[in-house]
Amino acid sequence: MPELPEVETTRRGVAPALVGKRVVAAHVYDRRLRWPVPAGLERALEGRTLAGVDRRSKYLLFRFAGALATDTLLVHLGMTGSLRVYKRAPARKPHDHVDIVFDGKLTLRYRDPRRFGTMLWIEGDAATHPLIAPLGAEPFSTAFDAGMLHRGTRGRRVAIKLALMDNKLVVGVGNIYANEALFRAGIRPTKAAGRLSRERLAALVDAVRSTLADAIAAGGSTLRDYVGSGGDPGAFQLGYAVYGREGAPCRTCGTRIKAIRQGQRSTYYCPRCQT
DNA sequence: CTTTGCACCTGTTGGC
DNA sequence: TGCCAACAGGTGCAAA
Repeated sequence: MPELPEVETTRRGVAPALVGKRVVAAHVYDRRLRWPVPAGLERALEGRTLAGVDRRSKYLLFRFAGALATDTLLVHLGMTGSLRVYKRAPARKPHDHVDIVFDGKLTLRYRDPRRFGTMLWIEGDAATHPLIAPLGAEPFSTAFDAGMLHRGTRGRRVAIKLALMDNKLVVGVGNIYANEALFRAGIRPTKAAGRLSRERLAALVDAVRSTLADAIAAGGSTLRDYVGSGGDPGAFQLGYAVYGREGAPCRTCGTRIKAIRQGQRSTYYCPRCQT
């Protein structure tokens, strides 16, 4: 999936076109996502007006205000999901699984080749939903700071990269940006999280924020399957410092970038700059 | 409790 | 050129 910058870019692309619009119809062509798309989703959506689009971690929360309560369409893009808005939807292509048609035939289309994504309907308070409630700090919130990381990692021997990708601690840091942020902070991904000083964790907090912010500013990474919600391919101009650069010279010191595996995911780092 | 590894699924890539 | 194994943005869950 898109990582957090792509999700945020999608939110910003999709929301302005749809907020305030009423759902005319919803079509689910394939319910087999990570969890089945609920059978009653079409009927639940019909006639409802979109009040706003929020993001929590990599979940998009489409808010539908009602007379009694606000209900939420919860969407996660998984690894390969994408959302696009069409003024007039073209013919459906393979892997286009859901269409939500608003006033004026404006269509929100969900596509996801690998179907690792999620589309659920939550009645009432979404914050208490089992997928949302356990989530850790938002990287741009004040809750995410060195003290919190320090407390959350004491006595833990997990590698800092895996801790960074642990959603119960901090959300929204996927494989690419975990690699990039650790490079910016000069921290070796294999370092035991519980042994890092508060100062180094503070540097990591800054690095995570700046890495994500740069990517959001650039409109999200260029991903094979990602298409910006407006239809333009995401153009992440800021090249990766380490991700995918095994054997290539470090942009800072020229040392060859190393690749290892941690938790079945690829890790890249500079053996000289990252200690 | 923490940590590890698997599972879900399809498409692309790289090596032989 | 063709085939096939390995790998790819995520993350819940079971097992150790």
